[in-house]
Amino acid sequence: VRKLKTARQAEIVDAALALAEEKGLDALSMRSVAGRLDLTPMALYGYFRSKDDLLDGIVGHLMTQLPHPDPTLSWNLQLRRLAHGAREVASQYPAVFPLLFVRPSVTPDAVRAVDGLYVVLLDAGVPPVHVARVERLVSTFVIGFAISEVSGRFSGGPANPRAGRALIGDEMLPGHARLSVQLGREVDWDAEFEADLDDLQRVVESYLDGA
Amino acid sequence: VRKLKTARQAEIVDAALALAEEKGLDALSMRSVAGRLDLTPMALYGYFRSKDDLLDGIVGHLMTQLPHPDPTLSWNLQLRRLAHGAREVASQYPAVFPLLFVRPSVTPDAVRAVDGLYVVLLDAGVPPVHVARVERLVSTFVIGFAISEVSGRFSGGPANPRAGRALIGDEMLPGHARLSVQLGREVDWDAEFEADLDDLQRVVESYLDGA
DNA sequence: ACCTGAACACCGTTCAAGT
DNA sequence: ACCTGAACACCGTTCAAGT
Repeated sequence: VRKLKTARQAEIVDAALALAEEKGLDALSMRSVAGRLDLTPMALYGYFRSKDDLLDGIVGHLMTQLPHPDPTLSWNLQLRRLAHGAREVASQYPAVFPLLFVRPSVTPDAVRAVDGLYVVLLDAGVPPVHVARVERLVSTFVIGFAISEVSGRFSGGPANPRAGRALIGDEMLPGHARLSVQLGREVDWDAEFEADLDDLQRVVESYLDGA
Repeated sequence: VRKLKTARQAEIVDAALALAEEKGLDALSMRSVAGRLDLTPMALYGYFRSKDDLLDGIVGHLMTQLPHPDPTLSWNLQLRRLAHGAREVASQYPAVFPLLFVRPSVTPDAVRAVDGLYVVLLDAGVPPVHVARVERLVSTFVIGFAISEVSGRFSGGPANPRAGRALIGDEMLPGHARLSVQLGREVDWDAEFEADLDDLQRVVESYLDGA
């Protein structure tokens, strides 16, 4: 009987996820989710104790979508695969992905994802004292990058910001002025993410065979 | 007349900020903010076009609280001062700080903060082609760390997670098992942040005198 | 076991009006 | 110029009841 219950839970999470991506996170309400399943709002409370609980269910589902570890790959390929996976999940679910940073997520799925990174770093040869910190360093940056991308923190919202934006009153800000040539170019976000991963890789390498 | 208007705007932002930190972000409503100022909800709409607009005002105020650049310091001290400043703002306003990652923030205050980092990196000797990307790398990590800390992503919410938490069914997850000794220790978050800044500093240094 | 209905105490926002 | 009042179309959630 337990299985039917979790099956229905998954249906509800799917409906909520679809609704949030179609109409935005603000349009996600107990009432709208219930409506999409032809249910009364109160029916959902048999499966989730509150709306926050449902949001945690969504976050859990996102963790599930991350790639599984593949021990046949080298540690830096594994790390890159995980990072790319997170970024892909973000681009697939841009409306709800930012919840990853705001809801603690100590669900089994979240712990499992962290554990995967622990294993990669340990197998790479990172001394155990540093593993948990480096895991937080890497995951914080990767999730932060993915959220920044989908939430518009990087590109400045819907409208594409031109270099001329950086004015205070009449005069240009000094840093923006000195970078006017570079800031005028389009950013290749795939390439930027790759370069960032190179930097992260070097950080990890700096901890190898040091102890 | 313009000055009175912005003065009242600041009052409203202050009230909203105080209310959010006292009672939580969920308790922040146009009605509750208005009530705290002995106003009708509708009075706020003379100063902010919508609740989202008010939230942007809050984010702008947070940017304002960041330390100003001090050109007499070395580039890595400047970078560290900015990073510490961001983390302090987060600990001062834990309820609203996560908005920094979710609201695009192309306000003048936000651009000014980015510009400060541009100047630090340029003066450090980072080649102009890399400056914008490295700025995003650094700011993404620093803000991400600060949010993770205050939102409980690192510590697993209110309850302190013990090592024994990492169970799937009956068996321990492999990475957690191999790190059981280290995961049992308390984390010194100040020290962790410092170590992360050391890593970031090395990343920045790797771009110096390369071109 | 699973769902519905009515009710409570809230929301953001529009439109009109007051001084 | 600045604010209020009433109204509209929503919320999450509790409690009781239905089958």
